[in-house]
Amino acid sequence: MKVADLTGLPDGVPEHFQSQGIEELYPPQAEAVEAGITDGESIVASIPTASGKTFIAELAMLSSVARGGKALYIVPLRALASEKKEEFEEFEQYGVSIGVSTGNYDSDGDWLATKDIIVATSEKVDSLVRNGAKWVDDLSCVVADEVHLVNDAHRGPTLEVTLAKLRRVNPNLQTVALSATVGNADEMADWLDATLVDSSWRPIDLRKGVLYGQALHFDDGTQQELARGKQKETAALVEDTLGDEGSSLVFVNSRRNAEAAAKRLADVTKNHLTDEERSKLREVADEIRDVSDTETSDDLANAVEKGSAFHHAGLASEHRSIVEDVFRDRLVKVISATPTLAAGVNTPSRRVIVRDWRRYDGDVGGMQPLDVLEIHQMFGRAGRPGLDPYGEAVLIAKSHEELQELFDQYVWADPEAVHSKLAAEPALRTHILATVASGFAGTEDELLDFLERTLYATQTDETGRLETVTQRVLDYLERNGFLERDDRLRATGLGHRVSQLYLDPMSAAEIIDGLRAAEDDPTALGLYHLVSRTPDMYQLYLRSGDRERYTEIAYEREPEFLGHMPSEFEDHAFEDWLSALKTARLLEDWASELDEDRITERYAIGPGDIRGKVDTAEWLLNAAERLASELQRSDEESLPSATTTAVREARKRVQYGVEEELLDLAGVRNVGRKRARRLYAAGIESRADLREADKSVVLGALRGRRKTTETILENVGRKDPSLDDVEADAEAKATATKTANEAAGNGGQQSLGDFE
DNA sequence: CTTGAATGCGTCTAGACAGCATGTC
DNA sequence: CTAGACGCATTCAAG
Repeated sequence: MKVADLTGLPDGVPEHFQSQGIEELYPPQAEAVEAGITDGESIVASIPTASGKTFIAELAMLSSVARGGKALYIVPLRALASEKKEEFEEFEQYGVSIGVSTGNYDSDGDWLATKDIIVATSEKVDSLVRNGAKWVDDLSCVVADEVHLVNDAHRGPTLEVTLAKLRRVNPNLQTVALSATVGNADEMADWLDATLVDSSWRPIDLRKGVLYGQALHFDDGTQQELARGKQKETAALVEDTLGDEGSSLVFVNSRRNAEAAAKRLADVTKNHLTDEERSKLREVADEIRDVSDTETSDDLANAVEKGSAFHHAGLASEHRSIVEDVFRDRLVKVISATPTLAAGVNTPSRRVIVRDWRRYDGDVGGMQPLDVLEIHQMFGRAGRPGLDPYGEAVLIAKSHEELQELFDQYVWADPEAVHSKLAAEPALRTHILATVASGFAGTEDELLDFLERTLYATQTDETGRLETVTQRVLDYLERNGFLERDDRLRATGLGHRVSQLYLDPMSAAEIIDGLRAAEDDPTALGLYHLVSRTPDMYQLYLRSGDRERYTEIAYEREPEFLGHMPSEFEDHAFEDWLSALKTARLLEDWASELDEDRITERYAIGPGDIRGKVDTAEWLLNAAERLASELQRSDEESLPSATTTAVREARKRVQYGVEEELLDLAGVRNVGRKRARRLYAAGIESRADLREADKSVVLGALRGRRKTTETILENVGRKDPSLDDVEADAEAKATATKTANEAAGNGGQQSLGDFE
């Protein structure tokens, strides 16, 4: 089938595809068209990565828009939302407008209502539905990307319930589900009343193989000899690819392994760089060092300089995108990565090397083999369409038996079936409350009727399981005052609040208990601990020595904690409580202006983890603040207003990462924790001071940076921000430098002594 | 005495969505 | 109850 034969698309779009060199549809795309994708028919496409899924989605969405409709594209990750948005913006020239909505990149509801195609994460869509976004009713087409994630215990149920809700609101909704190849795509098609397009066709060849010793065995029966002397397997494979001007992606099972591998592989790649590449890489390395002043950042820069990089979730998001970009530009020749990269933005590579195919799993207490699906996702990164003649995916075997085992287990094996995880209590807790609160169900029968529309219901034979868990969850929600239950189901004011705030009801209950237990002014640490022990904050790992360390802090600061502290003998509860204390201490350090590199060192985490923790804390403290005012509205024994004030202040302190006295200054645009501290040290203690102060002092405090100083003065609303004829005040400058140096060692008085 | 390979032992373990109101160094 | 790579320290042999 030719692109020119496509009908029903906006004017100019078929020609646009042709100008991109797309003449002929790929077989699975043609199959989708035959199944009526451009006529509003629902499709489940279960096809390999990089075999033209996006094009199928575009056909559905654009034809739907051409008929006057509105389309929604659901992604699993925020990073993918911006990637897709950029891809779809190509069509703006044909009058199709694009909007994005994720937690951190938001456009308000009314603005989204005017867009033809909206890209959003599944949680954001769920939240928009809960909050009654009106444009949801106007949707004519929804595309769910990576729909096999319904298998994920934590986030799968959200996708499942969201699709069920969207289809309930609009029974004629065209549903397009894009999935990796899975064992039971037919069940998903069944669930969504869609036609199944199931294909293993790929636009470029993928050769799969296993390396054992010197021999690389491929699935087509061929073998390649790999000269490798004393070189490790991975290094030899990377070197071999480089000989063919190709790049490699190495998947390993831990962050530490990723960093160690990148360091070792740098010794291989450094010999394959041109002078031009070397100098460009030096610039990139400087850029990396600028992102953050931490060891991770340094290690990454050192590797990148030599043409190697690592990639994992402990990196700052800027680090991640730099690494991805520079790999796509072929400057960096190899990335050693944890599985983040397999699920994330598009980073294709000539050769994919899966070094570790087992991963530690605390629940079983040992190494567990990865799912076939997961390994295939990694394999799918091999081969760049249009650039590589073929892609290669290689596993590494350490014994002859393993060689055969890996072929059977991963090369020849079909991926597993995906199974809905909706019947788990934590998932139902949040979705049942939301379903009732946003009016999808007014009685228990209606609730069960709604749950019948989910994948779970179509998959299970076990009758009654859903009913039983539903009853337990309803009891829980009623007991905690989120629902009222007689012959009907009704969300209370508090219940509505919790649903809108997108909180796990259990988190909300914990926060409410804590706030009620707070007698007078709660401290920041007390509040940080409160939000850190909710299920919405994921726990830091307690390392050796941590148990004793934090037990000691727990007793020292016992009066600050809100609510009951479990006894040391309730082993599990106490460990969790301590782990939350560790998180709380991290937040306290951050809000006490301790330097980033000290924090990463002290808690053995990456710069990206700090950001993650701080963001979550900010979100939960905001929720706590709203819950406090909701309680004040509805409660008999209303909370003291000092509590709300304390929560707000604790939130602002983590938000800016500063002590209380800097809150005013840190709110000024372009003034962060460091600059605020320097200004304060120079005697400028508030925005008012900043508007009045001697310009030379301000300039000195900002260490003589004229452009920055002007911008800041402008942002604070100073009438005449110009710095002409102003020289930096020497004393202020000296103080600023001194403050900077001290800050490196001191993160607020109360933090000292506990560790050193 | 130096260097470096071999061996032993303790340590630690992937990922990442959401609210709200505006913007780091 | 279950594993295994890394990194540091110690040991041992060659030069």
